[in-house]
Amino acid sequence: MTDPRWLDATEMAAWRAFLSASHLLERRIEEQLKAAAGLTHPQYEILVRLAEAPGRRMRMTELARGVVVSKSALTYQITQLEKAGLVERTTYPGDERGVLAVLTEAGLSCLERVAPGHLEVVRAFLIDRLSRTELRAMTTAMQKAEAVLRAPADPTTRTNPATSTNPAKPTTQVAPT
Amino acid sequence: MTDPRWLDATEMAAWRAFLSASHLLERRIEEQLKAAAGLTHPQYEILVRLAEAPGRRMRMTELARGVVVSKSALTYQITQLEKAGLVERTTYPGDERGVLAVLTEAGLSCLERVAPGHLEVVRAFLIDRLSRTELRAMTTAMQKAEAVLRAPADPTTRTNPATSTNPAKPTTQVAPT
DNA sequence: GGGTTGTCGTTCAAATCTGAACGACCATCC
DNA sequence: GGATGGTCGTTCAGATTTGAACGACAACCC
Repeated sequence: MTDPRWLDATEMAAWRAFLSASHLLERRIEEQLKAAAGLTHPQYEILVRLAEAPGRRMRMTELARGVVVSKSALTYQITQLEKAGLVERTTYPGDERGVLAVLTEAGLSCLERVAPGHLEVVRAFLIDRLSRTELRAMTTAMQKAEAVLRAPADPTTRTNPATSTNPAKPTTQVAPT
Repeated sequence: MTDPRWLDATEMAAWRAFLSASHLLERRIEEQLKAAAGLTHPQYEILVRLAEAPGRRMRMTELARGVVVSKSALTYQITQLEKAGLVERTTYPGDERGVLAVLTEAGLSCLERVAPGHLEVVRAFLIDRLSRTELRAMTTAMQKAEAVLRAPADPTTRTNPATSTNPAKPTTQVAPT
């Protein structure tokens, strides 16, 4: 195992800031949604995806992939949302195994009621803080990452070798985060 | 409550990509750390912070703030790490309430052993995917967000009004995520 | 000094997440 | 037609997280 290319100052700053910001933002969002509507963030994301889907319905597995959550977590959350009357389960016509999660009218109006407050958080702490240039840069950056992360394991897709030289491991820096 | 400024196409793309990428990356990291060392990501972050701290020790509350986790979660994780022999608890000299988490030798060498593999994931799925320009843009973007998110609630710090006009709510778009 | 208020870390109950195991169903191939 | 392997969603046990409540100590004010 060769000595890894440690992160240089810029890379380290990027990674650290990304990590902290995403965690902090997640907390804020969770807090706001809980206070405003008793929803968790995953639950909110489920409602959003369903609202956008044709027929306001989606297969469980597809929905789980979209929201980036395990199948079992989705089963759990759909059950919760069903109890709350925001979502219903239907069998998928043509495949007895399939289950469709369907957004109810109550679910849709709940989403419409909650969205503005959620949006405000997203704007206040992220979107509105960035210039148009920064916004675009972040978009392409995140989209690139998402693409690789969603891509099925492919041996030809390897680490970008175009990145510069290997900085020496700083003595004070033991590990990256 | 006035009609909110909905996200335009660029903003929406930014937010969606950020959300998906951060969730997906989190999953990958968790998976890699678990496989390589039986560590969770929060645990790894704790080790990193401790390794960097003077005396390789930190107050519980400060550590919790650093890794962005609740105090109770930190108590739990430090207990786990203590069981694994990677961390020890010490009382803080001069304040009987205080507790110091101290990285043990075993903890340090564990970190040194695990870091390269972790780094590889961070590089492969994020850092190495970005150009130098994108990297810098993301850094300032994330740092701005982090700054606001860490700032104590301050009524004068409000949403940036410099952002353009209010795009009409798209009919197909019900809510942001 | 003594009271008041605040901070520190822990404990607790409840909610949620994950991966593995499972039963049911589908698709394909002979 | 039936075996075989794959996909679907659920169930389950276990781990982890959170906020609220708590006891202990610190800091301050009169």
